[in-house]
Amino acid sequence: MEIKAAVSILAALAQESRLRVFRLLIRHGEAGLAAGRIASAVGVPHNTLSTHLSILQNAGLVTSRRASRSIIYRIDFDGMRGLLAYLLEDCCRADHASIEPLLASLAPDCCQPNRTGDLP
Amino acid sequence: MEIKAAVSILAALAQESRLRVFRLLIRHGEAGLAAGRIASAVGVPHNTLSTHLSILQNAGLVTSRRASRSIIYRIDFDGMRGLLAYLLEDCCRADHASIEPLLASLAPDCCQPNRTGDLP
DNA sequence: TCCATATGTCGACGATAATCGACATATTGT
DNA sequence: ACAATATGTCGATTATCGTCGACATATGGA
Repeated sequence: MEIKAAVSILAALAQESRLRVFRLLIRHGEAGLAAGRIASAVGVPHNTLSTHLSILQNAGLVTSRRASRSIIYRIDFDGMRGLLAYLLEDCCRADHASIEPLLASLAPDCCQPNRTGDLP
Repeated sequence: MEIKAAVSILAALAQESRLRVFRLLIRHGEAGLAAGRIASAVGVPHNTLSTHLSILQNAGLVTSRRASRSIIYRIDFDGMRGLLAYLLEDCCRADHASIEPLLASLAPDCCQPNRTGDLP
């Protein structure tokens, strides 16, 4: 990963509403959540949230798909894995293999959607 | 960790010069590096770097100590661990124990200072 | 004490980001 | 076709951030 991509991901997460969205979507895993549901969950107007979602999407942290009138957003676990690998890259170079199990455990099926309508 | 603290850490890393400083200091481990050496390594004026270092320090990512005329900065691994734990918290709650080995491997002695005068 | 070195602080400027009203687009049902 | 729902885009305003010159503080040596 290039440093500019890492900065883009970190900047996307460095805002309270967007970090709430990110964590909310992690809890919902593969199922994802409609934009409107996200907006009411984090308490921001729909157009403001739309801007936030496009920033998260451009950073590679979420993906979207249309489902009827709604647009469903869900976490892009590859983006998450990429960021963690980048942050840990220099730290554990002595035994770089030690971070592999963690990154592998970040596979989509490691995350269990549990609650659906909770405020963060 | 509170969300505002996490945002503070992410914002500290969401800037190219500061991310370079962070990665540079990770490579230097416990030994750390003087502010002037960091400034020339990342190529920013000393007063600009001073601002960046204070932002990293306020976020809890680095610590400083004076050594004669120089001030030595080094990574605060606790801050790093805290951020990773926060980012992973919701993701792997199904088997939260799986991230413990990673966080433990982030102990200071896991990092080997190797090069000392390299540009990132 | 005086000077050189090393770093921090202040203030101002330009750049970037966050917010939200108003309008636009897309989908579904009647 | 029309209205309702769901989301995106545009533009303007305000706030925050990054940068750097100028000055201030701290340390060590002559």
